[in-house]
Amino acid sequence: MPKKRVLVPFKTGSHDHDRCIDLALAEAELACRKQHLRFTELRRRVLELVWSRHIPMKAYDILDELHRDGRGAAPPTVYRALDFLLEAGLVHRIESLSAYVGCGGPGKPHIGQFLICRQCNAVAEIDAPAIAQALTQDAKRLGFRADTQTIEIKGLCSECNVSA
Amino acid sequence: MPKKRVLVPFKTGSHDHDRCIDLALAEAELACRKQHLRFTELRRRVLELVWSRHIPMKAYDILDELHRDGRGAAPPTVYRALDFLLEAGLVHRIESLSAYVGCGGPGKPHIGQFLICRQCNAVAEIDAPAIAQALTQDAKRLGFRADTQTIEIKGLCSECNVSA
DNA sequence: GCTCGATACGTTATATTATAACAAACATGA
DNA sequence: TCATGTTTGTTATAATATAACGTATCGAGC
Repeated sequence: MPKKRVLVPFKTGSHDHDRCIDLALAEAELACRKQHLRFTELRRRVLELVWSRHIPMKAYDILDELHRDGRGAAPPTVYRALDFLLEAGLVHRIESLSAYVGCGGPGKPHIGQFLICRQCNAVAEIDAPAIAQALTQDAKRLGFRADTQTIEIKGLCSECNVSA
Repeated sequence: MPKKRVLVPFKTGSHDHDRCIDLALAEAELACRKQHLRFTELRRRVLELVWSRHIPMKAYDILDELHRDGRGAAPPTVYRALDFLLEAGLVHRIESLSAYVGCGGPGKPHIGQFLICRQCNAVAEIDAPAIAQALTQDAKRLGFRADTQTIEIKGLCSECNVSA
């Protein structure tokens, strides 16, 4: 039986989200220290905003929040911070939404596999290495050397399924 | 052993691409007739442009080509045609590139699974139903009802692998 | 502590991708 | 042929992203 993990579950209901964010920030801090990356105030704040809900966050939404913070900021500020966080493996980009979510397993290398609810926009991140390997293997048979995978699944999460 | 098919192979080398296009257009014509959809001159031309190379085509590139045709056209013209072709299952959108490729198996329902070469930009479409099912199944275990999947793999195609 | 080089951030401008809204042209069946 | 819905044209603008260049800040080595 293949290993399978849920890196970030759906969390649309109430949960201690402050703790959720604190955890992510602490992990990020640690990960950056290990890799000698500079986890600046701005980057920290952007990551915090990305984690602010379990819903993909758009670059310009982040920009608005920074303005609300009273910080002058233009698009490059946000995109640079996001690029850093992506590079550092602290966030993932959801291609089909042009939006960003916190990574549930920073440190452990993995490809992002996402379940995205059409209705409430919540996103869960799963880790099914067997599937990633199968894809890489299929590609290899065609002489293709895979290096990154984008896997995004849209549908209805359990909560929305019930109420639909 | 799972079924596995290559719907559109890499075709960066020389092949009879005119025939390739003609085939796609003929299939499209047929598919539209069957579904009582109007395969207008514009839609036909846009599909032809999407198929013009085995490389994802951007909306604004298509727009430029239409202008080169001498046809006055604005963005909505292109996006509407692309929307129609997407709906009709004649093209796929590559989310990670904001670009469009011809669908290799119109008619037969399938999800698009793509191999995208970083170097030459060529795209191959494969069909690995076992993988699609495995993902749907994994999602189901979390109470998630999947309806569409986006699977895009970036790497190096065999030709670029050699020359790299 | 000071200097230098590299990294991060600010700022302005602009490129790229996509849609809203409404009018004109066209197709198709009653 | 008329009524109706669909397609296309047109103008304007929204949403997403990057280029280019200057200033500030950090941190290693002296």
